[in-house]
Parts: sequence; C-alpha cells; structure tokens
Amino acid sequence: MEKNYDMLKLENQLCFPLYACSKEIVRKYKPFLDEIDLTYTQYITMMVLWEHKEMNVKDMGELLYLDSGTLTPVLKKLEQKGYVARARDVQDERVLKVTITEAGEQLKEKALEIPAKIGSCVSMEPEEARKLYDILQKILKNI
Amino acid sequence: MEKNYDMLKLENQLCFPLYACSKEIVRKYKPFLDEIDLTYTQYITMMVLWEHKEMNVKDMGELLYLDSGTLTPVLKKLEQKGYVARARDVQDERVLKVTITEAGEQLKEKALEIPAKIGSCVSMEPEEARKLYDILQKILKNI
DNA sequence: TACAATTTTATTGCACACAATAGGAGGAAG
DNA sequence: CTTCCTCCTATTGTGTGCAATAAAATTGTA
Repeated sequence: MEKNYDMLKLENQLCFPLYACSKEIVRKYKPFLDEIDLTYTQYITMMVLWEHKEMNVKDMGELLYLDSGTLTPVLKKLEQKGYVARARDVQDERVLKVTITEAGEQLKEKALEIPAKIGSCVSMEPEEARKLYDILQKILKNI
Repeated sequence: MEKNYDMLKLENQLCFPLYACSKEIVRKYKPFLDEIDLTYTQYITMMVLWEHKEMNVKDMGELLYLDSGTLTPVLKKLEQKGYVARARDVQDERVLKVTITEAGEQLKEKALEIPAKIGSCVSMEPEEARKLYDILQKILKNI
C-alpha cells in the first residue's frame, strides 16, 4: 500500500506560512525602523518600556517571549544608544531594572507613525485582521 | 491635546503575536526534530526536496522565503549529513542543483509522523486552522 | 546559623536571517 | 569579438534566538 506523504508538503503545513509571514512582515518594518535606527527586536523591547517606563528583565522576557540570552545583548545595545538605563535592584541584587531614558521617551514620538505606515503597507480587511489576531492570541495562550 | 500612544502598545500590534506565535510553534517542533537531528530550517528545506527530488538554490529560496545567505550554509550542513548532494549545472555553471540522496529519502519515513505530533501538541479547531491558513496565504500573496 | 534549593541574569555555543558585497558565468549589443 | 549587463551563488558582518551552563543573590529548611 502506498503511503501518504501529503502532510510533508509545505503547502499543507500551518507552521510554515506562519513562519514565512512573520519574517516577511518584520522585513516590511525595516525601512521604517532604519529611520529611527532600531531593529525589530529593539523596537518591540522599546514598546514595552514606552508603556511601562521601568521593568525587570524577567518580566520583559515574559511579555516578549524572549529569554535573557536574547534580551541581555539587546538591552545592552539600547543602553549604548542611550535609550535605556540598566541598574540592579537595591532590594534584590539579582534583579536588573531596565528604565527608559529621556532620549528613549523622545524616540517614542518618532515611532508614533510607524504602525500606520505598516498598516498601509500590508493592507488587510479589518475583519480579517481581527480574526487573525484572535486566533494567534488563542494559540499563544494554549502554548 | 494629548497624543494617543495606544498603537504603540504590544497588545495592539498584529505583527507581534504573529512573530511570537511563529517562534513558539517552531520551538514546539524542536523535541521531535531533535529525534531526527534536524533544525526547523533544515526540516523545511528537506520538505522541498522530499517533494521535488531536485531543485536549484534560487527556486528553493523562493519557495522557502530564504536567500542564498541563509540557504548556502543550511545546504552545506545537509550535504555534510549526507541527505543532499550539491552540484553545478552542466548547462549553466552559475546554477547549483541540489539533489536528495538515498539517505535523504529514508529520512522522509522518519519525518512522516512529525506533522501529527505537532497537531496534537498545538491543537486547534479545524475551522480556525483553515481560516488562519487562508489569511496567512493571503498576506503572503500581497507581500 | 549553616546549607541546600531556587531565582535571576549573564555567558557560551550553535544556527539562522538578511543586507551588502563579491565573483564568476551567461547573454545582449555594437 | 569585446564590453557591458544580468543572473546566480557564496561570503561577510551584524543581530537575533535559544539551549545549556555559570554565577551571584535570596529564600527555605533542618
């Protein structure tokens, strides 16, 4: 009897379009992020700080789905650029508190127009965007 | 007047859950791929060859949304593992033809059960999976 | 109080991912 | 035939991403 290899075709995979789509959209960000000298990872890291002003590495990692192996060099880079400050918590020396600087706050103003630019660049119907968002959140919750 | 910074929150981004979801699902593959000693990138590369037997780097790159900078080292690694052969096209020396080997074909048998394992691991309703797939394909086509 | 276990961040090693560039092969135009 | 242009792959450099491990501080426990 012939075996069925169809499930091993790219076109029948769900993970692959997810993976490809993620990469392609992140790439769409590049020209806009270049203007403010941030990578995508640095951008989402700054988004957390634009909203929360200060947070430790562990909590940032949970929000961003990144571990310290990834975050540490990213945060050092952002510190080097002057957008964040890194300092140990006085109460608990294990904890590193990341704080946004004045320059980091100012960068927020420049970043303000990026979401709209991407939106017009990818362009999808609001209903589908909503549906996509809901499904992705559901998957993330289950994982 | 107060500016509205809501669009700069992670929770209002569509790209971020896409990015996070992609990473988390790829990570789900790891224990299963470890069993056949492949990374995710090597796995999708093999999927192309399981289906097409032979293909040049450029065409593989278009299917996989990867450029030669990524594919060249991946293909060298797969050659080293004995799953593919790399040879210049005799008609056009610029072109590198990648061919699956006997060992590569045998690997397909072991890979056969991976899609089902992932499916039971992520578990979502067929209707939502279908919807997600359609939306992602639509985005990929528009990009 | 000792000391074992846990928590938190940093480091190391490996494998992408991509922009930019290089370099060799094939084609086109004169 | 030669020169310019394009095509295809490889290389280089930067920046993730993650597993595994290390290191230091804190907490739990006998």
